[in-house]
Amino acid sequence: MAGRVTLHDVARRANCSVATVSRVLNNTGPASAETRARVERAVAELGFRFNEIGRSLQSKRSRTLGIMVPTLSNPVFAAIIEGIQAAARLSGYQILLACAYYDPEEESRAIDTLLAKQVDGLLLTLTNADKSKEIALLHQADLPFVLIFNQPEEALPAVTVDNSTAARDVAKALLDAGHRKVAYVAGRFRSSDRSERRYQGFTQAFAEAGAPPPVLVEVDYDRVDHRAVLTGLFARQPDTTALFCSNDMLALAVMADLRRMGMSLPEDISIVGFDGIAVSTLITPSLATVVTPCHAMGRRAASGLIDAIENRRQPPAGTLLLPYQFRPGESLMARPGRNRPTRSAPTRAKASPLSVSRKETER
Amino acid sequence: MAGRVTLHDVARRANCSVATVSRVLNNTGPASAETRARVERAVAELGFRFNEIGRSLQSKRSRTLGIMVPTLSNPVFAAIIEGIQAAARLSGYQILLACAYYDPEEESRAIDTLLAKQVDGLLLTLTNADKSKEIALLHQADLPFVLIFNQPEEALPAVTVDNSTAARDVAKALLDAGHRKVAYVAGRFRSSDRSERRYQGFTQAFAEAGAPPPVLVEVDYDRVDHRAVLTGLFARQPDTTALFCSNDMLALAVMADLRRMGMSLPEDISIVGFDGIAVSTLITPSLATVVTPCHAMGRRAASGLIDAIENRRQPPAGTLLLPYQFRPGESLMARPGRNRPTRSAPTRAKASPLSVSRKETER
DNA sequence: GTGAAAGCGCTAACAG
DNA sequence: CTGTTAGCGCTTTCAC
Repeated sequence: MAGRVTLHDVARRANCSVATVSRVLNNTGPASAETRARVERAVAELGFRFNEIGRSLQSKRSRTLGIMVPTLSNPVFAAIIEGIQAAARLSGYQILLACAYYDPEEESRAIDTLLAKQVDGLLLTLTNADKSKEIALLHQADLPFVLIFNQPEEALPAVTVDNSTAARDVAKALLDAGHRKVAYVAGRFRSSDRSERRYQGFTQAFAEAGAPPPVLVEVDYDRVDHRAVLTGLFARQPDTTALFCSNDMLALAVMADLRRMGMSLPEDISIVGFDGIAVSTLITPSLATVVTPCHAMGRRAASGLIDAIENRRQPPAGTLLLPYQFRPGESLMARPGRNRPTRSAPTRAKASPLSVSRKETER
Repeated sequence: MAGRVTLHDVARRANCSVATVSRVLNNTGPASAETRARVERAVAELGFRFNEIGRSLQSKRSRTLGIMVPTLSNPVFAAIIEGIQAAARLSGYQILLACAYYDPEEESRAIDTLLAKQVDGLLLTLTNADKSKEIALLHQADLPFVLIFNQPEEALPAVTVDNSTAARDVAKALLDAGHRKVAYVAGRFRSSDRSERRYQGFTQAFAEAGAPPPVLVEVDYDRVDHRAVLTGLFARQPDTTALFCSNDMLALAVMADLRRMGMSLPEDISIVGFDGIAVSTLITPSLATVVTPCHAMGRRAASGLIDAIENRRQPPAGTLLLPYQFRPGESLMARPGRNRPTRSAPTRAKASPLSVSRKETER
């Protein structure tokens, strides 16, 4: 730890007490013009900088937010964090970052460390919010927190999109394009609350349309090559015409796998993703996907958290659903014999029932 | 700040002094078996957790590393951070994160905040390390730091790849494939030390081959659409057959732009990137690029920094060059009339002169 | 308008 | 083996 010049040094140099220096620097009490000037000069000459550790110890506030996400490899979380940063910076908060790699034990450890570091609040994406015992810990410690992406059953502070209706929209787009034999491809975190919701919404929509139930395909998220699993799928359902992948990164990986298996995209098979990461629009074929307002989610979650912190209360226990948007793309192709266009005008951003109407200034 | 139970509470409950509790919990002195047991029980019953702020204040060490990168939008930095995390976790360090968005003023502000937070060391990617006055500040504060990606002129602790020879390799691959009219496309951070080096190596190799000098094209990094600039390039050099983009993300954006301009890739124009981000292998055409060991760079930089911190000294002032690898890809196509194959076997990882020989366990 | 002093949670002498 | 005490850098009464 550097910056060895302390309030004390400044005080001595300015010929006054530390209390005075503190008052001047914080504008928290009276001080004569002369004293003020002397202090300012001493500060400049000494290159004084507050030691925030000392301040935190005494104020019992660290002005630091803890973030815990599964990984940084998925750009979705990078975007979330940038959103959080934007809000944090506005209010003068710093960010302490931890990744848990979809491992509940790591999650536990990370949260523990964050607590020990005395963060003022926590922004989390848990593997499964409903099964997490960390939530109880946080409540008990009375530490404000907001979940991001998670869509828990219980009433917990969370910011996400309605995964169920979003998946229904995907189902609808697929059905409209003439796809009936499809599969839902999910990472090993299918045990995740949000993936579960997507799967349910997806299958329900198919059921309501009288279409055969989508096949569930689980892939190991660590693995880079999913060809074996995909081969298994085609053995089980040879006439599969479309895949709904639980996130864009997975969709990209699957597309690469399919091509290595000799398929042409989207002619041989259609793909839909989820998240709307930046690259999904740059590639060919462009990826049809559900665009989530990642940056805004991070920003909203953080500003809500900060608000709670500053007012010494918990963020409202309830899920804030932000508007998402299904974005058609070249990766989703209409099946022959169908005349409904697949790539019609983009569907408008649809606000789900629970979502607020406040305007979002997306980045 | 939560976790209101302190050492004092534990002491009272265990019927001993805070000193004893501290000794027991830190294994830093003698204690009878009974006392030990009483303390352990009290800790468990009270749910005690150290307040790291208090510890830091007294120990003058925060066990926290400050990270400052330009942005999280480029997966390269996300990978770097994951590498840092890996090393940090091993040694029990936490990460305080700041993004500066290629803005020197932001860089300054961020470093200042990180210093105030009493980080034990800093991991930085600066816009331009040679022109940064923050370096002086860090030296003056005697705060250990390591640059990542930057390749400064001065002898500063840094971990990167040899941008110059890497760019020469790209030039060589391009020339071998029959390209002579090319351009170097750089983000607005062409003022960055590393981009400068790449440009130099690239142009030198062309000069040595007696080929016309590559055109320099600068694009605004904020902008998503670079078609105007590209149109300008083609006006200036109509027979341009290949573009070397200063990073993969930019390459992807440029590829999308070219396609929107009606070009086919790689038939009409070849593209080479720099970084080797994960998606570059998933897309079609796959991206020819210089694969940098991002994860290892973060890991090495962090472990070097931690080593310096724990031994109360500065990291060795010198650039550690890690091996990179030019990876051919479908985006780089041989020009007609050339018989040398473009997509031969991958070139082996080439260790540059200054690089160490220690084995890297890439992730 | 200014200073002395207590104390935030913890560790580290120093006594006993 | 255990307790007392003095800070770490800062803010904040409470006097003067």
